[in-house]
Amino acid sequence: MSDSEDDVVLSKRVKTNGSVKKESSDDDVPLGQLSQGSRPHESSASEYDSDENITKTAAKKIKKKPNKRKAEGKTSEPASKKVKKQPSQSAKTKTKPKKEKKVKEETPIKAETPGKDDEEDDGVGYKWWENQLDDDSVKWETLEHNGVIFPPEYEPLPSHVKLLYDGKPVDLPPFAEEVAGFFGAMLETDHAKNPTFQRNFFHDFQKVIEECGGCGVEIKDFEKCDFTQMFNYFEGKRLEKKLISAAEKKKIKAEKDAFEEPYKTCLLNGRKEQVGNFRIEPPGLFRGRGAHPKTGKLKRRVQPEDVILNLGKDAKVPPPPEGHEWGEVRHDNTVSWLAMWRENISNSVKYVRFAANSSLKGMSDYKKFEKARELKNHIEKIRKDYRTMLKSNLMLERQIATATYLIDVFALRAGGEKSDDEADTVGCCSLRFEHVTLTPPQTVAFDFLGKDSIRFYQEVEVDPQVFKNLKLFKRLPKGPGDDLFDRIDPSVLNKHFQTYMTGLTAKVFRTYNASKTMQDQLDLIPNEGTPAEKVVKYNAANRTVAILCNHQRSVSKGHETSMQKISDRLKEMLWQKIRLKKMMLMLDKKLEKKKPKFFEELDDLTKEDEAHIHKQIIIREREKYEKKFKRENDKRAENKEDQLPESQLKEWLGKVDQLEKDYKNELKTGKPLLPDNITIEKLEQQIEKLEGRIASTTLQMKDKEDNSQVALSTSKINYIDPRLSVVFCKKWNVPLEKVFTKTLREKFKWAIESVDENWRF
DNA sequence: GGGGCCACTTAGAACTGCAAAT
DNA sequence: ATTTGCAGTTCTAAGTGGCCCC
Repeated sequence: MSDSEDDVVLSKRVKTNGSVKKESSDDDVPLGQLSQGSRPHESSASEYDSDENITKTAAKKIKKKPNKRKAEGKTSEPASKKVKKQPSQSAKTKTKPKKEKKVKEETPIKAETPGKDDEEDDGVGYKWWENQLDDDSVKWETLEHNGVIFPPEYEPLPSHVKLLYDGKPVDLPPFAEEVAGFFGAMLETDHAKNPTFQRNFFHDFQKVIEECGGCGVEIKDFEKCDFTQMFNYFEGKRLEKKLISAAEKKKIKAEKDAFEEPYKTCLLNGRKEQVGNFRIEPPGLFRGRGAHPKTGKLKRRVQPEDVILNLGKDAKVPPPPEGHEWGEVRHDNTVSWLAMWRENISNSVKYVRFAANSSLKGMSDYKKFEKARELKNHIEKIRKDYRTMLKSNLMLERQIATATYLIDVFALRAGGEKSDDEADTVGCCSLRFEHVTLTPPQTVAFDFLGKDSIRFYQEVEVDPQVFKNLKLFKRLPKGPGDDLFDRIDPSVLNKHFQTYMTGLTAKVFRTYNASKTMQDQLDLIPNEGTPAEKVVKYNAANRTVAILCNHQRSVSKGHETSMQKISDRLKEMLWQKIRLKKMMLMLDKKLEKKKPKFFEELDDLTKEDEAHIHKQIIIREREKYEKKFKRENDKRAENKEDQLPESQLKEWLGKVDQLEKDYKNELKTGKPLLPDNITIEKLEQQIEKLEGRIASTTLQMKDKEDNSQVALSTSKINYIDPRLSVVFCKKWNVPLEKVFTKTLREKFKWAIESVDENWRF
């Protein structure tokens, strides 16, 4: 029955006729986009007639997407022109204070001579999590800091290092040379091979040359540019740097640290706090992720004049670099940034902010998890409701319900709209026709690029009603390029969520489900085995969460080889084991009859495998002795002692030759040489040991493979309530440092110190 | 009610330094 | 002692979501 009923609204729209069973227009109204006429309470959207509206939506997309694709070629004019909107500070200062009224006068600061010997004071005694933290519209009372570190001035390359154009060296003005150098340094990276990157770089490079008044030659063909001299020069520099003696390195580091010291911390309400990114980002080529239309563009040097500082009214303003002025000095205590500037790529804002271990970050982290925990009191109702709403007669509600389902079950992100000069990535609300493939009865294949252009690919079974709805959302006239969810966007969704719980938004679901999953997984871990074994299981739980959130990483370049290595090692162990078993049979033939199972694997390796293993061992042995010989002689040379005679090496290698012969023989006869004094018992012992090693190596290999594409850190840092890990460690007696690095322990200090072992998410 | 701006969290890549392997 | 692999850290891009303005 439901099928036709379900589809009512749309069928009405699409077919403009018949099949409509029910007049839904009334309820329909609110978001208004669809039904005809009669729209009591909503005026604005109401003029759309349903058909028209559909067409409109489609048209909108069609217009938009192709644009995106076209835009790639023709580019960026608008971007570079983007007018800098100077947010008049007066306006700003006006707007903010309005919410200030709530200022809590309690503010836990003691303000006791904080400036003095606060050296050690950095918050050690201050446990903000034991205080109330309801209102956070005001972030601080006093704020002092020392500004930011600018990257060093450009140092021109030595005169013999040049860009070659058409084979001939070019004298570039320093600025242009710097830009060429950015590319030169990246010559061997994937970026430099990306045509968009090249095009954008070259365009900006030409522009810079022009800005500098030219360089004698006209640089008009990227293909004729040869950056290898520059690349080699930087490579050389890198090597040089590596070769500096340890002592020298240490000294350099110490100097750097001393210089940076003042910038690393600031005073927040008189307490010392770490600053996160106190360095202004250096100029370079923009490394956009995925197919970013602007990748490769020049990210320009930030001047002090571009930088706005934010600090307390009474704080001393750090002096700007010699000969410069700050762009502005602000005293806005409703925000938590210390400095900001605007970057030239997308005209967006970059902030200098507190470090992750700061109280402000900690508090909002804590609130985030508390908010997610709150969701557990509502989730049942929410789920029940959206299951019902999946069948709503209102297209709007169906879309809301379906999107909520996807967000809840598959942990999709909200999916806000993106502009044409960003990579084409999507989340839930921005899913398009082509991202979802439906296979009856209820299989859905998702295939799209999400945040950071990470692919989301999953073939899953969904609720039958969800399947129907998706089918409905894909119905004609929609086609590739059209939004699946044409009635909703994250703000609609979030408004709906707020009706259940204040502060509930799409992203809370991700946090909730991640932490909930972690808890469920941890609950399954028995309290047995060594801490190391428990950590392995903890990591497996962590991995479940990472997979849920689709946190990926690119497989490291050494991965394949290193897997191969492990697998070779395993094979060799297997060979060893078989060999030992053969020896057992040589000692006692009857054993095979007694324990057939035990000897079943005797033929598991082919002759080729065995020969290969022999060869590897021989090679390894030879190398071992040669190295040993060399090392010994080097040592003797240093001590001015006599060298070992060549004959010594010969003797060693002779042993290997003998081994090689033995192996050859063994391969032929299938019988290894029996070591002296060997017994069945000894052999059994060795086999047992070997089996242990094989088991652990196999596990290790599996773990490694499973982990090669999954990033555990992102969920650990952002989604899994740290108190879960703390409780786990406490209860199961696992040292916390096995699961949290030092930085993480600092970041999660609030969790570590506030929780007892009965705590539940 | 939608666009733009702002402030903040979340994200994988790149880099670094250290420990295990050789 | 040197190399290598990797965990941990740093960097900065790319999201989310609130708020204001029209």
